[in-house]
Amino acid sequence: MSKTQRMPHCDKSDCPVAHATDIVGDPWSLLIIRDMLILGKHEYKEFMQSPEGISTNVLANRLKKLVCADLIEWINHPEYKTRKLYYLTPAGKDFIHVIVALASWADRNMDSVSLPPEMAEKLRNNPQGIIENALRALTEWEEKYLQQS
Amino acid sequence: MSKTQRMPHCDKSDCPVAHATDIVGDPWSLLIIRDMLILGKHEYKEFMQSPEGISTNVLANRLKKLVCADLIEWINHPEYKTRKLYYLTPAGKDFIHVIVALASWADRNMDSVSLPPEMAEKLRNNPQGIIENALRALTEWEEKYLQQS
DNA sequence: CCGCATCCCTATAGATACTG
DNA sequence: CAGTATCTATAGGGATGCGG
Repeated sequence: MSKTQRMPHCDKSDCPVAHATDIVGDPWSLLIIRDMLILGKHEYKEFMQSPEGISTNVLANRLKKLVCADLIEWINHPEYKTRKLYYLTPAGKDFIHVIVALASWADRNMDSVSLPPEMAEKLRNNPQGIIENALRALTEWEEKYLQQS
Repeated sequence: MSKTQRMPHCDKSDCPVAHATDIVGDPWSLLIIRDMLILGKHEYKEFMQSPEGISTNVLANRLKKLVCADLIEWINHPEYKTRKLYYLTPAGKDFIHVIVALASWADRNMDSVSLPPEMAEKLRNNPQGIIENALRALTEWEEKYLQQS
């Protein structure tokens, strides 16, 4: 039997942070969520194109994990049958507050981060505006692609 | 030579989220920071006692990483020469906004999270109060243990 | 005791090649 | 194009060692 195996933190702790790390406690999941929230991406190949260079197996694995965790869902592409369209659930969209907090923190504290000034300015002076814009864009996408029953 | 090796995201991307994941894109780092910010922990053995069960090599490794990333520093324990006291730098303390955002998100969206009602109430209605309390506690600790020059 | 460092060993992460 | 298969390097649990 497995002598060494990591048990999910949610089995050992009641802390919400510990529970959250089971889902978003790795770089790739965070980057996929960023792609969807901030960059408005919806397709496998769009995720592949991000500069961080996720590999195919990792991407497939994380998409599955995020679906299981109910942060994202997918539908078939209405036009190209071989594609899927991924989109954020309410829980996934709500994660924007964490992403913006993280980006703001990095902007404030990491010397290696240097954003285009107009982006930095937004992040510092009007993060709420970023959140609202992102959520509006997602809503527009949903109205276009998701037929509500 | 290593055929497969992960390059830090900061080398490939300018995104602040990508840069942040190089430091806090793993569960254990986040849990250590939570311990320091929310639970007021300062010692190796206190981190060891957290219910998630970090192991000694991982703890030592992460403490080093966090020192290198300038999120934490340490001094010798003034009383017990064999101990160290870890404490958060300004960048580390500023991370409280991310931790609280993450905890709030988990509280709102993860069914498996059920906080004591009085804690949940604070998180929902007065997260700013949590932040202020945490920062005040850290300042008090600093006044006690850090002689300012 | 305390804070690690090291070793051993397995499970997982992730790069690359490949497939339906 | 969207994944799976394969394969290697790393992560990290557990035990132990060791200097202070």
